[in-house]
Amino acid sequence: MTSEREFLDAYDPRAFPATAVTVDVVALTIRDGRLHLLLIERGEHPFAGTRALPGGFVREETLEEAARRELAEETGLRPENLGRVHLEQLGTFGDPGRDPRMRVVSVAYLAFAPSLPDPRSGGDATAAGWFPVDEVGSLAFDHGDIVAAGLERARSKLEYTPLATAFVGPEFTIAELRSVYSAVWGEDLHAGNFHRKVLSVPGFVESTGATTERGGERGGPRARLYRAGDARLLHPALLRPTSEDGVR
Amino acid sequence: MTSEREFLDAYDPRAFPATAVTVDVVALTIRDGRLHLLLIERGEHPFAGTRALPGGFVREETLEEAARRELAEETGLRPENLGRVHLEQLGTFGDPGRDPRMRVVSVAYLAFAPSLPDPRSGGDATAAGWFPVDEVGSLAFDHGDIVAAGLERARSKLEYTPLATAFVGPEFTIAELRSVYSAVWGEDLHAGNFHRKVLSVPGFVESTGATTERGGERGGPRARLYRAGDARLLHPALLRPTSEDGVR
DNA sequence: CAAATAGTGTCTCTAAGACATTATTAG
DNA sequence: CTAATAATGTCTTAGAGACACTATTTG
Repeated sequence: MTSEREFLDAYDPRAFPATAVTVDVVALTIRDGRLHLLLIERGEHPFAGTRALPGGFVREETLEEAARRELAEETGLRPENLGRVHLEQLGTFGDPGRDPRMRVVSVAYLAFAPSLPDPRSGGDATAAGWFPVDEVGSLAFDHGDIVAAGLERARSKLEYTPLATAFVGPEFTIAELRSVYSAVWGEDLHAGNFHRKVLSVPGFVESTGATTERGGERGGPRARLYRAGDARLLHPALLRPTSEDGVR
Repeated sequence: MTSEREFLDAYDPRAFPATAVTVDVVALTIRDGRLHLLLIERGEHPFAGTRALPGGFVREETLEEAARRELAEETGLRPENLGRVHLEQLGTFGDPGRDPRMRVVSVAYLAFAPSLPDPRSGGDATAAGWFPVDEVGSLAFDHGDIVAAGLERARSKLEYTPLATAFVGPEFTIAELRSVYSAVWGEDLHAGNFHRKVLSVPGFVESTGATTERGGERGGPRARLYRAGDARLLHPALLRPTSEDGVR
């Protein structure tokens, strides 16, 4: 029951059991055609020596600002240079006991980034790096669950939003875009049908008029270049190949 | 090097600023063919006399348990009788200043319920009630934003999940289901096409073999009764009538 | 030259939506 | 009887996917 007592207690921040609020970031990028995840190696207990998501305590800032700050710190980029990085709230994880020290409620964020340099230039002592998502072992805390939620959200987002463009540079070819879908979905897509489909969705991409300087490494014509269009939703959606028909 | 055990024993949970963590619940139901929202009237400052979402501080429990508990308290139902109520995490709202007293991070939950009795039987002093969503004025804190997020989530969820069945009883007619879609989407749907569509999606509904006892109040044949099927996703989805083609 | 790739054309099948039709009930 | 509604049928069109094909480039 939300009693008066509880509300009065709220005026004294020390009167109820301390709860910490953190943010954790599931940052995804694509390197060499494979989906990668940003991880750090913890230097302190608990889970010292185990890999974990980048994150930390929320300060006097919005939750999204905290996530952007943590991401900037670990990637070595300045926050203002994270402009092309897509960031969205993923979910909040707060089971009692998920952190052995105390009650910690963590707001998880999901980030889509174009290929970024290796971390560590930040000078921080934490060993951070990009790891292929299918080679990530067990993680600290409940970060494995958080990553699983992030991957599922990412796969779903590619279906009905143009966010695949957040993984590539400002100008890209249809084949690069297809490579993003293949990496995130883990499935090969039919080149011809994908091409026609992308161009048929209004506002998904718009032509720059230019083409690549060279053809593919193993032959093939030059490809036309596109940039992201102004659509925020894909109509009609670009659905995943039907793995099994409906989750039952 | 200290062991993890020693580290935890020496850990002081009070070593950093406390933040309050609450849950707020956007509980939706359908009454008389219109979408309704559960609200309370605040008895205390801040926002005394203003309507707000039911919610409160998180205790030694999971976040979802906290949401279920708050919902049970305000509806007067026992938590174990909330079995047919769908509950999912909606998002977390934590801007500094959203609560004038202190930093409060609120985890919002979204609930879909079949028509429930009027609250207040719970005996609590808070004046709670169901209000049509299109007659909800301004709310306390940032609860207006939370409600907007909940409504958009609900509209979207009806498209690709069978959660419309959470708004009706265990047995229902196709027309009742259509009424749910109409109420949530705010649009009339074509009866014939809707009927065929629902039956064509595998696992959405399954027939009970029975029919209603009587026809409609103003005539018409008896309708067949269905219960929810075992699908957790609708394939293919039941898309909203295209309001505008793509949000730009 | 051969191999690879960009981009387009064609065909089939599914599904959505507009609309009509029949059967069954209340009043 | 009439009005309303459940359930089904028909037709048109959009879109997904399989597949073929042409043009262009690399080595």
